[in-house]
Amino acid sequence: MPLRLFNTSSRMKEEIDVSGEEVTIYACGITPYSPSHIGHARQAVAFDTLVRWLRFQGVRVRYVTNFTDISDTIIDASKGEGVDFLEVANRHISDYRISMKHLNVLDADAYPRVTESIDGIISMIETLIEKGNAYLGEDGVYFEIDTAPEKYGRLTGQTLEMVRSGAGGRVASTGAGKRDHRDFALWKIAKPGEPSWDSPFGKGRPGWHIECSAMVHEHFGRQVDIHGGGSDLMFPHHEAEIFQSECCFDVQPFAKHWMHNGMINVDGEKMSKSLGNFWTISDAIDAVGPMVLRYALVNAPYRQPIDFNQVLLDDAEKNHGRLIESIISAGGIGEAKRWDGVESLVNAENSLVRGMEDDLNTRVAIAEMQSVVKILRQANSSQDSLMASACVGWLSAYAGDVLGLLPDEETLQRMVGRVSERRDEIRDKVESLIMMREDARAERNWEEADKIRDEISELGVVIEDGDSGATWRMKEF
RNA sequence: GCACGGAUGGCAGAGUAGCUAUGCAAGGGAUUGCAGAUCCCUGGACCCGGGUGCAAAUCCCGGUCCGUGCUCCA
Repeated sequence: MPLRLFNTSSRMKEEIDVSGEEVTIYACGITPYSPSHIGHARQAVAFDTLVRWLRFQGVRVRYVTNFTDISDTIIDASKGEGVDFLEVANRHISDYRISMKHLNVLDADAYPRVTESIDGIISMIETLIEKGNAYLGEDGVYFEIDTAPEKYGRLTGQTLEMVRSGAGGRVASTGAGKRDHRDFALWKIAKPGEPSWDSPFGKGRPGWHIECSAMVHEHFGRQVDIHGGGSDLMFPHHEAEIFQSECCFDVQPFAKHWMHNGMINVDGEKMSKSLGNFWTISDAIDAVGPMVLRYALVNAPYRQPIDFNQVLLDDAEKNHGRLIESIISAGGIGEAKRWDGVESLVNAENSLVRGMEDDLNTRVAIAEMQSVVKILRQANSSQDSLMASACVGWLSAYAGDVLGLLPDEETLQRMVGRVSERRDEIRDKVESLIMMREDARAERNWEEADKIRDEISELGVVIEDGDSGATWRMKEF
């Protein structure tokens, strides 16, 4: 069964056509003017989930995401710091890439940058001017909305008239070079001291929207299968792209499928710098670690808004901890086996696949994963190593390959090694302490027993009083 | 104001007509002390008002509330 994905354009779930040679995916990436925030992480994880799922199903995918490495915000930041704008951009791009690695976001096949795509941008603008869709104003080149009014509202359902009236009257009057306030900039003439590139329309820099049209074209040609980004980009950014690409290359639709991920709120409010409730990716990783952050992000389906708060993180931490702990107790991924014929695991698999095929419902996937973790813990405690290794195999595939929630195998094995090494080191000591504690308990000397328990706890060991005496395991891994 | 999306148990969050979602929290039990950990069990929900159906959280109509967007700004 192929993937059915919600298409913003039709507002329906539609099957992704995987019959071609490969599926092409383009996601609008970040503008690197400040440290990346968890909203960026969510966008990246959402598209990573899409890419992972298709590849897991054996579909060839080519995935491209960009960096908008020139913008007013970057120029402002560079002025503030007194450094070159590229230094600002490069620093944040590099931080972003490191964070993505920690979050198990697979590398894209290409990371085009605006500053490296100027030729393609200029040539598109030239074509749009030749075709009469764009005009040169006094401070830049603008796309003229009235040349393609039928393209209005493809994603947001707004009509030309609605936007003409303009945001309930909040929009200021038409800017300097524009004929109509709904027209948007393709090229901005540089002010003195601003970074600029030569062009037939004067020295300047690209407008915000044209870059993505140009980069999609450079990597995928006239059409892309799936295009998207955060839902805040639907208007005006993605609608502007539709105007530019479809008019420039005489193609329709420019993107066969539009995918948009939901936003993140913090404690019920919109996340913003002015409210002081801003979480950078680094903040979140420092607080709970990258895998727990990813867990929190895939715990909700990608289109749902997420309310980011302490409860969410605690929940994610607890559940993700159980996942890792159960795998380590079973000896790590090295012990993995197939699970064919194990009915409970096959059922969990079927349900997960059905969920993922239905618009990447990672919430259902997590629920099934949790049920397998439960089975694994039971298998661990009853020493059923066959069942345990089947569960580990299942988790390696679905929690690992599909959801990206497991550290790489080497790291995991190192954890297993560290735990078992430490366990061997303190085994004799712990077991003699446990015996002493049992003696104390038999004499009902609770004070002594509790003292010994504290001592054991200090070694990083958890005691579990069970019906066949006390067992113990390592607390940390 | 307009557009799009949403409203499910204490919380997060699935489910689109009849069948346990899942996890956390809560309650009960087991583990012959307490705490913890572990295991077993349980209760509890479908924003409001109408309508269609044998049957509605699920479909239709109306309302309320919330989120996002509404231009040169992710």
